[in-house]
Amino acid sequence: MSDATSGLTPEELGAYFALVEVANLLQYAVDGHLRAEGDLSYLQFQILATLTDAPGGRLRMTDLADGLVHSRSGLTYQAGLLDKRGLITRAPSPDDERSVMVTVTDAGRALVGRVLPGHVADVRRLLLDPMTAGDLATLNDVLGRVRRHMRATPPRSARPRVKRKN
Amino acid sequence: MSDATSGLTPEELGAYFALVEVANLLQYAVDGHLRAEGDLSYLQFQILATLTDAPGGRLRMTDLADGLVHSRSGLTYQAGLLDKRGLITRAPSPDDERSVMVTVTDAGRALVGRVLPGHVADVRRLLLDPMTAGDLATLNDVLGRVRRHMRATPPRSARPRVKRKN
DNA sequence: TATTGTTATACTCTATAACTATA
DNA sequence: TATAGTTATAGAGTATAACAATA
Repeated sequence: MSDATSGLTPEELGAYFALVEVANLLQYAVDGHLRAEGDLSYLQFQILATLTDAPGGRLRMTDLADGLVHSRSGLTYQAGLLDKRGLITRAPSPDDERSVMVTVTDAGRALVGRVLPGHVADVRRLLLDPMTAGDLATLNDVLGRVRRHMRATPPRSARPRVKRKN
Repeated sequence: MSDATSGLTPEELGAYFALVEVANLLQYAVDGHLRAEGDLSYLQFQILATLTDAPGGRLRMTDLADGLVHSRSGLTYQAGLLDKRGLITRAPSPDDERSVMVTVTDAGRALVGRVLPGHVADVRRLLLDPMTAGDLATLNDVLGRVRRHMRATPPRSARPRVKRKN
């Protein structure tokens, strides 16, 4: 792909491809483990883990969607699956009757606790083991900066909800 | 997600999450651009670009699949779409009649050439701009090492083709 | 028997738009 | 009128297993 992507130096190209491939391999491996251990997709694990860390284990649908998913209906779909399995509950918010509060159940917390050790082991084995402490610090710094930059540079996520035609 | 992922230090956690989020944001943005400019998914772009750089613009299906896709039928499906659009051709290999040689057509090369400037611009703007030359060198080194490690550490991709039941 | 690739099928996931209800 | 969420629907993509053809 080097010729096809001229316009980037070999070093830029290498960093770009390595980043994409490493992230893909990591997610593929980790996803496989989560499905095998807990019948969870990576997204479902992220949802449960996010709730687990939220105060009271509860978040509004909108706040939960943030960063995890690109469409509202996508989250509704996933929440429906988790709800059906008794891993979360949904109830209208007392504050704002339009909102829905999502809460992890004990079963949900238990499942996260069950798959977590293997998940962490995967991340350590695949991603962290071949790094030195210095590598880790640099990666943390650079990728943290890039992440802030990307969040601030609305790619397409900032796309507002499409208006009705009438 | 910090509590839920204890077992990793904050720095390890930060690097892991930053990596996944950066790669996801980048792919989401880039995929959107490729679809808008050339009606191509990221995977389809990767297939065309890989072929474009191959000697003679040709590769066997099996060699093309390597790294891009996780199942054979997945590549057949994508190749079918690209073939239908006249971006590639498929023909049995003269050497080994079992193999299929995939070749980019002129139209395929033209399309890659058309979407490439925008693609490169996206990568530069989102990923590379906030990096110093030193950052780039380090990232290249570390991620390159991690990639080799991951490729050598069969996660689940090494899963051989399942044997028939009889 | 092993390898290459395709196909049939079933399933998961995603996104758009229309819709309801509340603010 | 704007916001929160659901639903209907349709489409894209994926994976497994069975299959045919060649080595």
